[in-house]
Amino acid sequence: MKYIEKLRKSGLRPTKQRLQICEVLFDTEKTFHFTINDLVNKIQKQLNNKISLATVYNTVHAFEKKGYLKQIPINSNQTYFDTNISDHHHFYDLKEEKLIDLENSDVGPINILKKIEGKKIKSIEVLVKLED
Amino acid sequence: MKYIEKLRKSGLRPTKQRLQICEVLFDTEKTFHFTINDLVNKIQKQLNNKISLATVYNTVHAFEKKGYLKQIPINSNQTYFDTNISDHHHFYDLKEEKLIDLENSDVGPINILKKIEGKKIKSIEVLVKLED
DNA sequence: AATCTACTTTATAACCATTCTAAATAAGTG
DNA sequence: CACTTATTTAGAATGGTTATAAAGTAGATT
Repeated sequence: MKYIEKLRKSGLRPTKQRLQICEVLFDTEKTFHFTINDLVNKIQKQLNNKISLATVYNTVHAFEKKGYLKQIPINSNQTYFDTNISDHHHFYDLKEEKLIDLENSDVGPINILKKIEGKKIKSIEVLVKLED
Repeated sequence: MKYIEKLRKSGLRPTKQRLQICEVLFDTEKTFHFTINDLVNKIQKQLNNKISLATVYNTVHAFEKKGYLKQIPINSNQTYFDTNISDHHHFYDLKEEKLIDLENSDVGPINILKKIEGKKIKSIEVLVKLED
């Protein structure tokens, strides 16, 4: 399994649950956005197999900390994650409540002119809200 | 009271509670960011007066819907609001967990090249995360 | 000014995503 | 295999937010 090494390198034991979650998250042609609830459903449907909710939370947070997932800053009652960890942005369709990727190349270069003493920029995230 | 007209125009009855919340939110030299909890505390301290939590939620949402407040898209367990309703952006200091305004003029013009059929852009919000 | 109606406030309960807990299980190591 | 430490798990706890339904208030009408 290709994920065993990946996990070991990050200091995460390659458990059955983590490997299964890797499959669901990363064995896809396209990247995607999801909530924890989405993921739990996807696991059940795709693997016909239940992983404890707490484990899904733990794993997603562990993966995020290791940089395998990104959290998407958006106001919602649920937290959205993205398997696309490249430097990119999002459209948010307010009506459909759906996120759409916006590649870096689709947004001109962003130049932050203001500086904050003693702080450096970790990330720049653009959210473009869409209406009809 | 200057807020009576403002509220009436929006179709909101100028109740005692709403007027008091207006004072706390808008009778300030500078705009500011707050959570509902922040606002409840501010009301108690500033007006020495308790407004029911449900009313604070209702009022903030009503004001947001009318465009007197903006919600700040950020991943947090609490929702952040902004009394600065001008077109602007935010720094988020990850260590201090504090928001800092980033005026539109401090961010170069943002040009979204990708178009989504049948949708138009309602807003563009930039979140710049800061680390030490 | 009394009356009426729709809106608003309120305390409290309900909701629900997320986190915590502590016991059982599994992984890695010698 | 034995041992240590990490992980999984079900269920409880937490906490921000929303729903409920009863009491109160604003504004219009008479």
